Amino acid sequence: VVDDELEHLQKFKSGERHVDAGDMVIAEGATPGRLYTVLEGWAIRFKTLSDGRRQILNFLLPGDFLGLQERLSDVSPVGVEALTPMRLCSFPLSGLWPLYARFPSLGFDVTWLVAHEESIVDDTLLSVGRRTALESVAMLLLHLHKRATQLDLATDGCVAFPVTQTHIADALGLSLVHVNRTMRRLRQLGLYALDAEGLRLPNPRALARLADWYGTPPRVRPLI
Amino acid sequence: VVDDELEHLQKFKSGERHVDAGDMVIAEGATPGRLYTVLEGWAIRFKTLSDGRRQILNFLLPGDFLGLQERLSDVSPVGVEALTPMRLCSFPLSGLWPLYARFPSLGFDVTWLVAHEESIVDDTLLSVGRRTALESVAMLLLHLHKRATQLDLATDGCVAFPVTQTHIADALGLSLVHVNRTMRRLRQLGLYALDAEGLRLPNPRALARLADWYGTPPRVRPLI
DNA sequence: CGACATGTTGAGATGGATCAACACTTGTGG
DNA sequence: CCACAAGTGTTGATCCATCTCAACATGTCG
Repeated sequence: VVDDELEHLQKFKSGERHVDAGDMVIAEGATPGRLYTVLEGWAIRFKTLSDGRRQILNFLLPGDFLGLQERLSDVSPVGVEALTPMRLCSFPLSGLWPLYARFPSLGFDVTWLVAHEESIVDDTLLSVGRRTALESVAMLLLHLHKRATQLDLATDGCVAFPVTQTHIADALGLSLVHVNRTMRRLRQLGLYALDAEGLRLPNPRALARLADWYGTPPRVRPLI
Repeated sequence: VVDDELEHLQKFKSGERHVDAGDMVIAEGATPGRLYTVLEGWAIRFKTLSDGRRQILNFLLPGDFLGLQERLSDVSPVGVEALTPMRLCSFPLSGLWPLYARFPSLGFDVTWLVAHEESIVDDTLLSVGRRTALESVAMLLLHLHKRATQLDLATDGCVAFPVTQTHIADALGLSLVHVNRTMRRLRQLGLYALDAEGLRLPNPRALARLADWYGTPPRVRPLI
Protein backbone atom coordinates (compact mmCIF):
# COMPACT_ATOMS: atom_id res chain seq x y z
CA VAL A 1 0.00 0.00 0.00
CA VAL A 2 2.66 2.44 1.00
CA ASP A 3 5.67 1.11 -0.86
CA ASP A 4 6.35 4.44 -2.41
CA GLU A 5 6.24 6.38 0.81
CA LEU A 6 8.34 3.79 2.53
CA GLU A 7 11.04 4.08 -0.05
CA HIS A 8 11.26 7.81 0.35
CA LEU A 9 11.15 7.72 4.09
CA GLN A 10 14.05 5.34 4.11
CA LYS A 11 16.26 8.01 2.67
CA PHE A 12 15.98 9.70 6.01
CA LYS A 13 16.82 6.68 8.02
CA SER A 14 19.72 6.84 10.31
CA GLY A 15 19.87 3.11 10.74
CA GLU A 16 18.03 -0.11 10.98
CA ARG A 17 17.06 -1.65 14.25
CA HIS A 18 16.43 -5.32 14.81
CA VAL A 19 14.51 -6.63 17.78
CA ASP A 20 13.50 -10.10 18.89
CA ALA A 21 10.00 -11.32 19.54
CA GLY A 22 8.90 -10.13 22.96
CA ASP A 23 11.28 -7.16 23.06
CA MET A 24 10.02 -3.68 23.78
CA VAL A 25 10.52 -1.34 20.86
CA ILE A 26 9.35 1.55 23.01
CA ALA A 27 8.83 1.13 26.73
CA GLU A 28 5.88 2.75 28.45
CA GLY A 29 7.17 5.78 30.28
CA ALA A 30 10.41 6.03 28.35
CA THR A 31 11.33 9.14 26.39
CA PRO A 32 12.18 7.87 22.95
CA GLY A 33 13.92 10.18 20.58
CA ARG A 34 13.42 8.09 17.51
CA LEU A 35 10.75 7.41 14.97
CA TYR A 36 10.36 4.13 13.17
CA THR A 37 8.68 2.55 10.26
CA VAL A 38 8.15 -1.16 10.37
CA LEU A 39 9.99 -2.97 7.59
CA GLU A 40 9.29 -6.49 8.74
CA GLY A 41 7.48 -8.21 11.59
CA TRP A 42 4.46 -7.65 13.82
CA ALA A 43 4.13 -5.59 16.98
CA ILE A 44 1.49 -4.33 19.38
CA ARG A 45 0.95 -0.80 20.63
CA PHE A 46 -0.59 -0.83 24.12
CA LYS A 47 -1.32 1.04 27.32
CA THR A 48 -1.50 -0.33 30.82
CA LEU A 49 -3.15 0.88 33.99
CA SER A 50 -1.06 0.98 37.11
CA ASP A 51 -2.57 -2.24 38.43
CA GLY A 52 -1.57 -4.11 35.31
CA ARG A 53 -4.73 -4.12 33.23
CA ARG A 54 -3.58 -3.86 29.65
CA GLN A 55 -5.25 -2.61 26.49
CA ILE A 56 -3.79 -3.23 23.06
CA LEU A 57 -4.50 -0.20 20.90
CA ASN A 58 -3.58 -1.66 17.55
CA PHE A 59 -1.32 -4.09 15.76
CA LEU A 60 1.65 -2.79 13.80
CA LEU A 61 2.57 -4.41 10.52
CA PRO A 62 5.09 -3.56 7.82
CA GLY A 63 4.53 -0.05 6.52
CA ASP A 64 3.25 1.29 9.83
CA PHE A 65 4.76 4.32 11.43
CA LEU A 66 5.51 4.62 15.11
CA GLY A 67 6.83 7.08 17.59
CA LEU A 68 4.75 10.08 16.68
CA GLN A 69 1.77 9.72 18.98
CA GLU A 70 4.24 8.58 21.56
CA ARG A 71 6.07 11.87 21.34
CA LEU A 72 3.23 14.21 22.12
CA SER A 73 4.40 14.36 25.68
CA ASP A 74 7.81 13.97 27.24
CA VAL A 75 7.01 10.50 28.42
CA SER A 76 5.61 7.89 26.10
CA PRO A 77 2.13 7.01 27.30
CA VAL A 78 2.15 3.81 25.28
CA GLY A 79 4.44 0.86 24.85
CA VAL A 80 5.31 -1.02 21.71
CA GLU A 81 6.25 -4.68 21.92
CA ALA A 82 7.42 -6.97 19.14
CA LEU A 83 5.36 -10.09 18.48
CA THR A 84 7.90 -11.48 16.04
CA PRO A 85 11.47 -10.63 15.23
CA MET A 86 11.35 -7.24 13.58
CA ARG A 87 13.30 -5.04 11.29
CA LEU A 88 12.67 -1.34 11.79
CA CYS A 89 13.77 1.67 9.84
CA SER A 90 14.83 4.22 12.40
CA PHE A 91 15.38 7.94 12.20
CA PRO A 92 15.74 10.68 14.76
CA LEU A 93 12.86 12.83 15.81
CA SER A 94 14.94 15.80 14.81
CA GLY A 95 14.79 14.58 11.24
CA LEU A 96 11.05 15.00 11.02
CA TRP A 97 10.92 18.73 10.61
CA PRO A 98 13.52 18.86 7.83
CA LEU A 99 11.51 16.18 6.12
CA TYR A 100 8.41 18.33 6.13
CA ALA A 101 10.34 21.40 5.08
CA ARG A 102 12.16 19.85 2.17
CA PHE A 103 9.73 17.19 1.03
CA PRO A 104 6.21 18.35 1.83
CA SER A 105 4.79 15.37 0.02
CA LEU A 106 6.45 13.11 2.55
CA GLY A 107 4.96 15.17 5.33
CA PHE A 108 1.67 14.63 3.62
CA ASP A 109 2.26 10.91 3.66
CA VAL A 110 3.11 10.93 7.34
CA THR A 111 -0.18 12.66 8.04
CA TRP A 112 -1.92 10.04 5.99
CA LEU A 113 -0.28 7.22 7.93
CA VAL A 114 -1.28 8.74 11.26
CA ALA A 115 -4.84 9.33 10.12
CA HIS A 116 -5.03 5.79 8.82
CA GLU A 117 -3.85 4.38 12.12
CA GLU A 118 -6.45 6.45 13.91
CA SER A 119 -9.19 5.05 11.71
CA ILE A 120 -8.12 1.57 12.79
CA VAL A 121 -8.28 2.54 16.43
CA ASP A 122 -11.71 4.03 15.75
CA ASP A 123 -12.89 0.69 14.43
CA THR A 124 -11.50 -1.13 17.42
CA LEU A 125 -13.21 1.29 19.76
CA LEU A 126 -16.51 0.51 18.08
CA SER A 127 -15.83 -3.19 18.63
CA VAL A 128 -14.85 -2.90 22.25
CA GLY A 129 -17.66 -0.53 23.06
CA ARG A 130 -20.56 -1.91 21.11
CA ARG A 131 -19.90 -5.25 19.48
CA THR A 132 -20.45 -8.57 21.24
CA ALA A 133 -17.47 -10.79 21.89
CA LEU A 134 -18.31 -12.97 18.90
CA GLU A 135 -18.61 -9.97 16.60
CA SER A 136 -15.43 -8.39 17.93
CA VAL A 137 -13.30 -11.46 17.47
CA ALA A 138 -14.73 -11.98 14.00
CA MET A 139 -13.79 -8.48 13.03
CA LEU A 140 -10.31 -8.67 14.48
CA LEU A 141 -9.46 -11.90 12.70
CA LEU A 142 -10.82 -10.55 9.46
CA HIS A 143 -9.02 -7.25 9.86
CA LEU A 144 -5.64 -8.78 10.57
CA HIS A 145 -5.99 -11.38 7.86
CA LYS A 146 -6.91 -8.73 5.34
CA ARG A 147 -4.05 -6.47 6.26
CA ALA A 148 -1.55 -9.29 6.10
CA THR A 149 -2.91 -10.40 2.76
CA GLN A 150 -2.65 -6.89 1.34
CA LEU A 151 0.99 -6.89 2.40
CA ASP A 152 1.56 -10.13 0.54
CA LEU A 153 2.18 -12.07 3.71
CA ALA A 154 -0.32 -14.75 2.72
CA THR A 155 0.53 -17.91 0.89
CA ASP A 156 -2.55 -19.52 -0.48
CA GLY A 157 -4.88 -17.68 1.87
CA CYS A 158 -2.88 -18.66 4.93
CA VAL A 159 -0.97 -16.08 6.97
CA ALA A 160 1.55 -16.67 9.75
CA PHE A 161 -0.21 -15.52 12.90
CA PRO A 162 1.88 -14.51 15.91
CA VAL A 163 -1.14 -13.34 17.88
CA THR A 164 -2.11 -15.36 20.95
CA GLN A 165 -5.52 -15.52 22.60
CA THR A 166 -4.10 -13.34 25.35
CA HIS A 167 -3.38 -10.65 22.78
CA ILE A 168 -6.87 -10.91 21.36
CA ALA A 169 -8.30 -10.57 24.85
CA ASP A 170 -6.21 -7.48 25.54
CA ALA A 171 -7.09 -5.98 22.18
CA LEU A 172 -10.82 -6.43 22.66
CA GLY A 173 -11.18 -5.77 26.36
CA LEU A 174 -12.22 -9.35 27.07
CA SER A 175 -10.96 -12.01 29.44
CA LEU A 176 -8.71 -14.74 28.15
CA VAL A 177 -11.18 -17.43 29.08
CA HIS A 178 -14.01 -15.80 27.24
CA VAL A 179 -11.90 -15.29 24.13
CA ASN A 180 -11.10 -18.97 24.21
CA ARG A 181 -14.74 -19.96 24.34
CA THR A 182 -15.70 -17.42 21.72
CA MET A 183 -13.03 -18.67 19.35
CA ARG A 184 -14.20 -22.20 19.83
CA ARG A 185 -17.61 -21.12 18.62
CA LEU A 186 -16.14 -19.40 15.58
CA ARG A 187 -14.06 -22.47 14.83
CA GLN A 188 -17.04 -24.76 15.11
CA LEU A 189 -18.94 -22.45 12.78
CA GLY A 190 -16.15 -23.02 10.27
CA LEU A 191 -15.24 -19.35 10.22
CA TYR A 192 -11.55 -19.73 10.93
CA ALA A 193 -8.82 -22.32 11.18
CA LEU A 194 -5.51 -21.88 12.89
CA ASP A 195 -2.56 -24.23 13.05
CA ALA A 196 1.22 -24.14 12.86
CA GLU A 197 0.94 -22.98 9.26
CA GLY A 198 -1.05 -19.93 10.16
CA LEU A 199 -4.51 -18.42 10.02
CA ARG A 200 -7.03 -19.32 7.38
CA LEU A 201 -10.48 -17.78 6.85
CA PRO A 202 -12.64 -20.12 4.80
CA ASN A 203 -15.56 -17.73 4.65
CA PRO A 204 -14.48 -14.12 5.03
CA ARG A 205 -17.80 -12.77 3.82
CA ALA A 206 -19.65 -14.56 6.59
CA LEU A 207 -17.21 -13.05 9.08
CA ALA A 208 -17.78 -9.61 7.61
CA ARG A 209 -21.52 -10.03 7.86
CA LEU A 210 -21.26 -11.29 11.42
CA ALA A 211 -19.09 -8.36 12.47
CA ASP A 212 -20.97 -5.83 10.36
CA TRP A 213 -17.58 -4.70 9.11
CA TYR A 214 -16.66 -4.13 5.54
CA GLY A 215 -13.14 -2.79 5.39
CA THR A 216 -12.26 0.30 3.52
CA PRO A 217 -10.92 -0.22 0.03
CA PRO A 218 -7.33 0.87 0.36
CA ARG A 219 -6.35 4.08 -1.36
CA VAL A 220 -2.85 5.21 -1.95
CA ARG A 221 -2.39 8.93 -1.51
CA PRO A 222 -6.06 9.38 -0.92
CA LEU A 223 -5.97 13.05 -0.15
CA ILE A 224 -5.77 16.02 -2.53
CA VAL B 1 -3.26 25.60 22.84
CA VAL B 2 -3.37 25.94 19.10
CA ASP B 3 -4.24 29.58 18.64
CA ASP B 4 -1.30 30.14 16.40
CA GLU B 5 -2.08 27.27 14.09
CA LEU B 6 -5.71 28.22 13.98
CA GLU B 7 -4.87 31.68 12.87
CA HIS B 8 -2.74 30.46 9.99
CA LEU B 9 -5.19 27.81 8.94
CA GLN B 10 -7.90 30.40 8.72
CA LYS B 11 -6.06 32.05 5.88
CA PHE B 12 -7.00 29.03 3.83
CA LYS B 13 -10.59 29.07 4.74
CA SER B 14 -13.14 29.33 2.03
CA GLY B 15 -15.86 30.26 4.40
CA GLU B 16 -17.46 29.82 7.75
CA ARG B 17 -20.20 27.36 8.40
CA HIS B 18 -22.73 27.62 11.16
CA VAL B 19 -24.76 24.69 12.38
CA ASP B 20 -27.37 24.28 15.08
CA ALA B 21 -27.24 21.90 18.00
CA GLY B 22 -28.25 18.46 16.79
CA ASP B 23 -27.28 19.06 13.17
CA MET B 24 -24.97 16.72 11.33
CA VAL B 25 -21.73 18.36 10.32
CA ILE B 26 -20.77 15.26 8.39
CA ALA B 27 -23.26 12.46 7.85
CA GLU B 28 -22.18 8.84 8.09
CA GLY B 29 -21.87 7.53 4.57
CA ALA B 30 -21.68 10.91 2.91
CA THR B 31 -18.74 11.98 0.80
CA PRO B 32 -17.67 15.29 2.20
CA GLY B 33 -15.28 17.42 0.21
CA ARG B 34 -14.48 19.83 2.96
CA LEU B 35 -12.26 20.04 5.97
CA TYR B 36 -13.10 21.99 9.06
CA THR B 37 -11.61 23.38 12.17
CA VAL B 38 -13.91 24.06 15.06
CA LEU B 39 -14.02 27.70 15.99
CA GLU B 40 -16.80 27.48 18.52
CA GLY B 41 -19.07 24.83 19.98
CA TRP B 42 -18.98 21.14 20.84
CA ALA B 43 -19.54 18.11 18.63
CA ILE B 44 -19.24 14.33 18.70
CA ARG B 45 -17.54 12.08 16.22
CA PHE B 46 -19.22 8.66 16.11
CA LYS B 47 -19.78 5.40 14.28
CA THR B 48 -22.87 3.25 14.24
CA LEU B 49 -23.48 -0.38 13.48
CA SER B 50 -26.23 -1.22 11.06
CA ASP B 51 -28.63 -2.18 13.86
CA GLY B 52 -28.22 1.20 15.48
CA ARG B 53 -25.67 0.59 18.21
CA ARG B 54 -23.62 3.75 18.40
CA GLN B 55 -20.11 4.48 19.62
CA ILE B 56 -18.87 8.00 20.17
CA LEU B 57 -15.20 8.13 19.23
CA ASN B 58 -14.36 11.50 20.71
CA PHE B 59 -15.66 14.93 21.50
CA LEU B 60 -14.70 17.86 19.30
CA LEU B 61 -13.99 21.22 20.85
CA PRO B 62 -12.66 24.50 19.49
CA GLY B 63 -9.30 24.00 17.84
CA ASP B 64 -10.06 20.47 16.69
CA PHE B 65 -9.69 19.47 13.11
CA LEU B 66 -12.15 17.33 11.23
CA GLY B 67 -12.65 15.74 7.89
CA LEU B 68 -9.29 14.13 7.46
CA GLN B 69 -9.88 10.67 8.92
CA GLU B 70 -13.25 10.85 7.29
CA ARG B 71 -11.66 11.23 3.88
CA LEU B 72 -9.52 8.13 3.88
CA SER B 73 -12.17 6.37 1.87
CA ASP B 74 -14.77 7.63 -0.54
CA VAL B 75 -17.49 7.32 1.99
CA SER B 76 -17.15 8.77 5.44
CA PRO B 77 -17.17 5.92 7.93
CA VAL B 78 -17.98 8.28 10.76
CA GLY B 79 -20.52 10.95 11.46
CA VAL B 80 -20.06 14.26 13.20
CA GLU B 81 -22.97 15.83 15.06
CA ALA B 82 -23.11 19.19 16.77
CA LEU B 83 -23.95 19.23 20.48
CA THR B 84 -24.27 22.99 20.56
CA PRO B 85 -24.58 25.65 17.92
CA MET B 86 -21.22 25.70 16.18
CA ARG B 87 -19.06 27.94 14.11
CA LEU B 88 -16.70 26.08 11.80
CA CYS B 89 -13.87 27.27 9.62
CA SER B 90 -14.28 25.44 6.36
CA PHE B 91 -11.91 24.85 3.51
CA PRO B 92 -11.92 22.52 0.56
CA LEU B 93 -10.06 19.25 0.60
CA SER B 94 -8.25 20.44 -2.49
CA GLY B 95 -6.68 23.17 -0.40
CA LEU B 96 -4.82 20.75 1.79
CA TRP B 97 -2.05 19.86 -0.57
CA PRO B 98 -1.17 23.45 -1.44
CA LEU B 99 -1.06 24.11 2.25
CA TYR B 100 1.55 21.42 2.76
CA ALA B 101 3.50 22.53 -0.27
CA ARG B 102 3.65 26.21 0.55
CA PHE B 103 3.58 26.17 4.33
CA PRO B 104 5.19 22.97 5.53
CA SER B 105 4.95 24.15 9.10
CA LEU B 106 1.19 24.15 8.79
CA GLY B 107 1.34 20.64 7.44
CA PHE B 108 3.36 19.82 10.48
CA ASP B 109 0.64 21.27 12.66
CA VAL B 110 -2.05 19.27 10.92
CA THR B 111 -0.09 16.12 11.62
CA TRP B 112 0.18 17.16 15.21
CA LEU B 113 -3.57 17.72 15.48
CA VAL B 114 -4.32 14.31 14.01
CA ALA B 115 -1.82 12.59 16.27
CA HIS B 116 -3.25 14.39 19.25
CA GLU B 117 -6.76 13.29 18.42
CA GLU B 118 -5.54 9.75 18.09
CA SER B 119 -3.99 9.88 21.53
CA ILE B 120 -7.38 10.87 22.91
CA VAL B 121 -9.04 7.94 21.19
CA ASP B 122 -6.30 5.72 22.59
CA ASP B 123 -7.17 6.84 26.08
CA THR B 124 -10.84 6.22 25.50
CA LEU B 125 -10.11 2.76 24.19
CA LEU B 126 -8.25 2.00 27.40
CA SER B 127 -11.30 3.15 29.35
CA VAL B 128 -13.82 1.20 27.38
CA GLY B 129 -11.71 -1.92 27.29
CA ARG B 130 -10.22 -2.06 30.75
CA ARG B 131 -11.62 0.51 33.13
CA THR B 132 -14.71 -0.11 35.25
CA ALA B 133 -17.76 2.06 34.67
CA LEU B 134 -16.90 4.24 37.65
CA GLU B 135 -13.34 4.76 36.50
CA SER B 136 -14.39 5.43 32.92
CA VAL B 137 -16.95 8.07 33.81
CA ALA B 138 -14.49 9.69 36.20
CA MET B 139 -11.93 9.94 33.45
CA LEU B 140 -14.35 11.28 30.89
CA LEU B 141 -15.65 14.03 33.16
CA LEU B 142 -12.13 14.99 34.12
CA HIS B 143 -10.93 14.92 30.53
CA LEU B 144 -13.70 17.09 29.19
CA HIS B 145 -13.52 19.53 32.07
CA LYS B 146 -9.79 19.87 31.63
CA ARG B 147 -10.00 20.46 27.91
CA ALA B 148 -12.74 23.03 28.29
CA THR B 149 -10.76 24.78 31.00
CA GLN B 150 -7.64 24.91 28.86
CA LEU B 151 -9.74 26.56 26.17
CA ASP B 152 -10.89 29.19 28.63
CA LEU B 153 -14.45 27.98 28.59
CA ALA B 154 -14.59 27.80 32.36
CA THR B 155 -15.81 30.56 34.57
CA ASP B 156 -14.78 29.99 38.13
CA GLY B 157 -14.20 26.26 37.61
CA CYS B 158 -17.59 25.75 36.04
CA VAL B 159 -17.97 24.82 32.39
CA ALA B 160 -21.12 24.72 30.28
CA PHE B 161 -21.71 21.04 29.62
CA PRO B 162 -23.82 20.04 26.62
CA VAL B 163 -23.17 16.32 27.14
CA THR B 164 -26.10 14.16 28.19
CA GLN B 165 -25.95 10.82 29.99
CA THR B 166 -26.85 9.20 26.69
CA HIS B 167 -23.70 10.66 25.17
CA ILE B 168 -21.59 9.43 28.05
CA ALA B 169 -23.08 5.96 27.64
CA ASP B 170 -22.32 5.95 23.93
CA ALA B 171 -18.81 7.25 24.50
CA LEU B 172 -17.97 4.60 27.08
CA GLY B 173 -19.77 1.59 25.69
CA LEU B 174 -22.18 1.47 28.62
CA SER B 175 -25.95 1.47 28.91
CA LEU B 176 -27.77 4.64 29.76
CA VAL B 177 -29.18 3.17 32.95
CA HIS B 178 -25.82 2.09 34.21
CA VAL B 179 -24.31 5.49 33.47
CA ASN B 180 -27.09 7.06 35.48
CA ARG B 181 -26.40 4.87 38.50
CA THR B 182 -22.66 5.32 38.17
CA MET B 183 -22.99 9.09 38.06
CA ARG B 184 -25.16 9.03 41.10
CA ARG B 185 -22.35 7.30 42.95
CA LEU B 186 -19.83 9.87 41.76
CA ARG B 187 -22.16 12.66 42.77
CA GLN B 188 -22.68 11.21 46.21
CA LEU B 189 -18.93 10.89 46.57
CA GLY B 190 -18.78 14.62 45.93
CA LEU B 191 -16.68 14.17 42.82
CA TYR B 192 -18.81 16.22 40.48
CA ALA B 193 -21.73 18.59 40.46
CA LEU B 194 -23.85 19.46 37.47
CA ASP B 195 -26.62 21.99 37.14
CA ALA B 196 -27.89 24.56 34.71
CA GLU B 197 -24.69 26.54 35.21
CA GLY B 198 -22.52 23.69 34.08
CA LEU B 199 -20.10 21.07 35.31
CA ARG B 200 -17.99 21.52 38.41
CA LEU B 201 -15.31 19.17 39.73
CA PRO B 202 -14.68 19.87 43.38
CA ASN B 203 -11.88 17.35 43.67
CA PRO B 204 -10.17 16.73 40.35
CA ARG B 205 -7.22 14.98 41.94
CA ALA B 206 -9.47 12.37 43.49
CA LEU B 207 -11.04 11.80 40.10
CA ALA B 208 -7.61 11.43 38.53
CA ARG B 209 -6.59 8.92 41.17
CA LEU B 210 -9.82 7.00 40.75
CA ALA B 211 -9.43 6.83 36.99
CA ASP B 212 -5.67 6.30 37.11
CA TRP B 213 -5.44 9.05 34.53
CA TYR B 214 -3.11 11.97 34.67
CA GLY B 215 -3.50 13.98 31.51
CA THR B 216 -0.60 14.97 29.42
CA PRO B 217 0.81 18.39 30.03
CA PRO B 218 -0.11 20.24 26.87
CA ARG B 219 2.72 21.16 24.58
CA VAL B 220 2.43 23.54 21.73
CA ARG B 221 4.40 22.48 18.71
CA PRO B 222 5.73 19.51 20.58
CA LEU B 223 7.66 17.98 17.75
CA ILE B 224 11.07 18.92 16.36
C1' DC C 1 -52.24 20.73 26.43
C1' DG C 2 -49.47 16.91 24.41
C1' DA C 3 -45.01 15.43 22.51
C1' DC C 4 -40.42 14.83 23.33
C1' DA C 5 -35.94 14.79 25.50
C1' DT C 6 -33.73 13.89 29.65
C1' DG C 7 -33.04 12.00 34.14
C1' DT C 8 -34.25 8.48 37.77
C1' DT C 9 -35.26 4.12 39.97
C1' DG C 10 -36.60 -0.91 40.62
C1' DA C 11 -36.51 -5.84 39.31
C1' DG C 12 -34.78 -9.37 36.94
C1' DA C 13 -31.70 -11.42 33.32
C1' DT C 14 -27.15 -12.34 31.24
C1' DG C 15 -22.70 -11.82 28.88
C1' DG C 16 -18.66 -12.06 30.33
C1' DA C 17 -15.42 -12.20 34.56
C1' DT C 18 -13.05 -14.86 37.98
C1' DC C 19 -11.25 -18.90 40.11
C1' DA C 20 -9.40 -23.28 39.51
C1' DA C 21 -7.84 -27.21 37.12
C1' DC C 22 -5.43 -29.65 33.60
C1' DA C 23 -3.08 -30.73 28.88
C1' DC C 24 0.46 -29.82 25.67
C1' DT C 25 4.72 -27.82 23.98
C1' DT C 26 9.15 -25.73 24.30
C1' DG C 27 13.27 -24.52 26.35
C1' DT C 28 16.64 -25.02 30.12
C1' DG C 29 19.66 -26.66 33.40
C1' DG C 30 21.31 -30.50 36.05
C1' DC D 1 18.24 -37.89 29.41
C1' DC D 2 15.09 -36.25 32.63
C1' DA D 3 12.86 -32.78 35.71
C1' DC D 4 11.10 -28.60 35.79
C1' DA D 5 9.40 -23.97 34.65
C1' DA D 6 7.03 -21.04 31.53
C1' DG D 7 3.88 -20.04 27.85
C1' DT D 8 -0.24 -21.28 25.63
C1' DG D 9 -4.69 -23.45 25.05
C1' DT D 10 -8.84 -25.69 27.16
C1' DT D 11 -12.73 -26.54 30.18
C1' DG D 12 -15.97 -26.44 34.32
C1' DA D 13 -18.22 -23.92 38.11
C1' DT D 14 -19.61 -19.88 40.07
C1' DC D 15 -20.11 -14.87 40.52
C1' DC D 16 -21.08 -10.18 39.39
C1' DA D 17 -20.86 -5.88 36.64
C1' DT D 18 -23.60 -4.45 33.62
C1' DC D 19 -27.75 -4.94 30.55
C1' DT D 20 -32.68 -4.98 29.53
C1' DC D 21 -37.28 -4.00 30.49
C1' DA D 22 -40.47 -1.07 32.60
C1' DA D 23 -42.10 2.79 35.09
C1' DC D 24 -42.33 7.43 36.30
C1' DA D 25 -40.72 12.51 37.05
C1' DT D 26 -39.40 16.79 35.27
C1' DG D 27 -38.71 20.50 32.01
C1' DT D 28 -39.15 22.54 27.44
C1' DC D 29 -41.49 23.83 23.50
C1' DG D 30 -44.83 24.46 19.97
